[in-house]
Amino acid sequence: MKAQNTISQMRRGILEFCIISLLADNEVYTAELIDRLKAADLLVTDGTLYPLLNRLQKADILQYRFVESESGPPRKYYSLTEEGHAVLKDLDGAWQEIHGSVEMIRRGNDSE
Amino acid sequence: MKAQNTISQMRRGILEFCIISLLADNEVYTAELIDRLKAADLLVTDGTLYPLLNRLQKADILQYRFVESESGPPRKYYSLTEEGHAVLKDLDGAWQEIHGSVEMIRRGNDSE
DNA sequence: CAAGCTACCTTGCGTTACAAGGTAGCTTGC
DNA sequence: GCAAGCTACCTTGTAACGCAAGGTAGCTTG
Repeated sequence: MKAQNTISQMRRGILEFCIISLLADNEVYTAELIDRLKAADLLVTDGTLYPLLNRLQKADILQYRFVESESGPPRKYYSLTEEGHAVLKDLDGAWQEIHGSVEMIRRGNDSE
Repeated sequence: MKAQNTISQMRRGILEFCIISLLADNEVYTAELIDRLKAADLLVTDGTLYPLLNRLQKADILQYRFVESESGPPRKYYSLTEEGHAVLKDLDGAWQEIHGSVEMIRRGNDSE
């Protein structure tokens, strides 16, 4: 299907936003995040997420701490930094603007 | 501002969708399209749009015809092919799904 | 203590937006 | 009637990013 490529692009664009949103009020470890994003069809593979998290962490948007697991290797639990919360606020505003633009464009042409 | 990069990604993701939407019911020529997209903050430069339009045209989603202008060089007026209309329908559905996912994620963490 | 699972990470590749620079038709002023 | 300038379209080089595939290491289980 030819739309598939474009649809992937749309998903990709909001991936970071969704990750940051998911971490807004909870500490979440990576594999859990992967499951949730995959369930929402926003992520394809874990090889995408790990570099992304590292990037956001280096940008001082995320922080993590290692937590020992009861059954398996230790896990990185991520949460937002103070700056991360500020970024989330910006992203939230941007999302609403973009959403508005898209709806305007969609309506503008459906009406006829 | 650190959110800027992520915001650009979001815009980028929906750029193709918006272009296809804008052409849904109208023949539009390129420079006009550029103005409208720039006005909605969805496009930065025309060097982005031209290759994109060519790609969509090769994918048989768009078609164009040259129209002589009353004041200047001839213009390429774009419109959707039959397949383009089908793609638009898919994209529209995908957009609504994505919109739903994002809202769920946003709410899920604001609540409380 | 070996086999297998879970969790995290790296490398190579292809695609794409963006900035900068370029070509060519058409009009306007002299 | 031609030079200057505008409009419209296009190309090239660069950097960023997602994705597929492959890899490392801790921990449990038999």
